[in-house]
Amino acid sequence: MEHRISDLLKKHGLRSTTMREEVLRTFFAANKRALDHPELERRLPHADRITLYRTLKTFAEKGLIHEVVDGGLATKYALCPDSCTEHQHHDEHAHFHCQDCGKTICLEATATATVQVPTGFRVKQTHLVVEGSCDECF
Amino acid sequence: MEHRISDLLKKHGLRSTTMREEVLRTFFAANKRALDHPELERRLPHADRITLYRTLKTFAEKGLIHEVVDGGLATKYALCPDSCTEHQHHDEHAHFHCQDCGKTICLEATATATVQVPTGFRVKQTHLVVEGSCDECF
DNA sequence: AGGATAATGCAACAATATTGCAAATGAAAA
DNA sequence: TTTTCATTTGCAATATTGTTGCATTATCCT
Repeated sequence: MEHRISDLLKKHGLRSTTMREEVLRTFFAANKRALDHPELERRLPHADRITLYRTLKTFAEKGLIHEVVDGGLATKYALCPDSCTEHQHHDEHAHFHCQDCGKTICLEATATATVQVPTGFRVKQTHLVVEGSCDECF
Repeated sequence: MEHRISDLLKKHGLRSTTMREEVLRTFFAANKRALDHPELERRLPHADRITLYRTLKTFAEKGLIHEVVDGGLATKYALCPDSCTEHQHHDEHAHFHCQDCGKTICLEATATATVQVPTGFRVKQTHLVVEGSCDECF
């Protein structure tokens, strides 16, 4: 497991540090849940806040995690599929945001979305955010 | 025009004040564009920041504008269709977010999105965010 | 016009996020 | 193994975004 973590970092061109390994482990433990800054700080109490910001930014740039838009005030991040790299993100899956507990998870099943954009507009990616109540909130 | 603005406020159960009329005029002038706080402050330089926050919150509660989630740090808002009221929002349209200039607009054409959620999850609403480049950014 | 009620503007504060820089660390070369 | 050097970290300072309390002012109903 430890090997898997540090190998994953190296595979994405990143040095393996204590901070980075712990953040990455936390994301694996979250099991598809998207995590925001306050939650990561709670799970890693000794971690420096600023370093955490920079770690998340770096991870996002290198294709380890992706930003999840769910309307909350703090930015949330979730693990990318293995296939993502620095130059090629494909996070075309939808996200579910629970209006009751605030939890956000990645949905596995691929979403199909068709939308017409005005002339001259070019679509690069679409994000589907599903709002509702999760299984724990009825 | 002035009548239309103040009538619209009254129709939604709001007192007609200078601040509210100016904010509402700004949204009409934006022509489907979603506006965030910094942009509104630039367009209404003499307006008080805090009052502006409260105005936006009130407008959103009364069904005049709706929050637009596009991933930016500051919350964006856009005009609701005429049909929205305090008790009944229907902003099922998609939003387009330009990755180059940051602009966000409401798309008229209704979007169709189907997604499967895990057992026990209940869907109340879906948001479709389309990322790409707008006509002015090629 | 007068009075009840709602909205505003200011101050203070809380939460989220970024930048600069010196010290510590990781990884590769000597 | 030790040296080397760019990268990463941690701290301080600061910027941005958003909220709350309260006295003053404005709106609108009668």
